[in-house]
Amino acid sequence: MKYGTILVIDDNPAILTAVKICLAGTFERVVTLNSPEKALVIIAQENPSAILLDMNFSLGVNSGQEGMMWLSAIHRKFPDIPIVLITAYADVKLAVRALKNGAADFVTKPWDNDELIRVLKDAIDKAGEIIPLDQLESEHVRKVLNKCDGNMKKAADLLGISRQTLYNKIKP
Amino acid sequence: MKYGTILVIDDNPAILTAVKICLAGTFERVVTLNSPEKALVIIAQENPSAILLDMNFSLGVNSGQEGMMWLSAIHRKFPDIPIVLITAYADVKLAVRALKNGAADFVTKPWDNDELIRVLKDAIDKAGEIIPLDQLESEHVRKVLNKCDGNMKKAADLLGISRQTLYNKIKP
DNA sequence: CACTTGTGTCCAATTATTTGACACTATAGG
DNA sequence: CCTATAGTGTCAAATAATTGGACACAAGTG
Repeated sequence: MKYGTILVIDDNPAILTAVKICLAGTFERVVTLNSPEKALVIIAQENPSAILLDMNFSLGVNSGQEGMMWLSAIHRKFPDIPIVLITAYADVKLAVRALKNGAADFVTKPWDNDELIRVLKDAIDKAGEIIPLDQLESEHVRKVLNKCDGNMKKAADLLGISRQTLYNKIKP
Repeated sequence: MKYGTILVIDDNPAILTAVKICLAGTFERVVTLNSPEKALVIIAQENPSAILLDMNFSLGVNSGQEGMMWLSAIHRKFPDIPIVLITAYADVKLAVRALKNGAADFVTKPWDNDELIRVLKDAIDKAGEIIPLDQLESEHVRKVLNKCDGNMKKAADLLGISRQTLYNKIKP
């Protein structure tokens, strides 16, 4: 039970119930919402480890636009909470756009319970990984240096440090 | 013509020709390969700004496994070059897996020429963005501090710096 | 050739970081 | 209630890193 709270947002009560049962064994607490309107408030209150978000809320509109909007809004306000999208009207373009907008994963209805649990666990585990500051730094330095084809001056400039400091960061 | 070289890998010669024509106006140089076997060598030689990679090479196998394998291999060796996947047998699971494996984007055949160009330009622009070191640092610090619920000692520990240094990094 | 740009390398002055310490506040367990 | 335990905020002195400037030198360009 190390996975804390999860927030599930879907306008179909039957699905909320089903998901709740499915996830009850993995999460300490399963909070459900039948509309994303109050999502931002609830998230601030509950501080969930992850969010499972349906993509369609307006009846008859299956474009996923609304889910995408909420994804962006939630992700902007809580960039550290992984958001997994779920939809019955899956299409490749939508999935790609969702992932590029910050979604941690994308699941299609009907879902497989084990897969859903695995996906959510994965998302949380990944979001929880913490990199030491110096490792982050040296990786970034190497990347920028690569992009500058080894031009130390330009790389140092882009990194916002002096050329000599860049030397130091590479030597060891 | 600021987009340099692009490498296109597809086993269908007709598609290579079509893509070449489509991209000739945007890229200084369009290099084509009809098999991914030599991709790693060619990439090292050409240092392309981006790679457009087909997902299916074995005749009759449309699972995309082979493309996924090559995506991983190329991405591991050249993590700074954006790889855009293209496939005729699109499915959501495959697209999601590809993006999570490091693909910059995912396009389906038949493609729209303008969209393909836009996607490639986007991928290159995004890969070219360079973040100053101190900005990267402060973002990461904030994120870790968040995850530790404000526990300075633990955050400093995870970041690999002293508690006092963490104070300094937050103050300004 | 002159001119520009970048490279290594050094130095002294300035900043950051670390280590250790201190008094203080919570909080759980006996 | 008392006492470990863990964290906070702050300070100071020693140490390490960063800066800005300088220099001679290499490569590329008009």
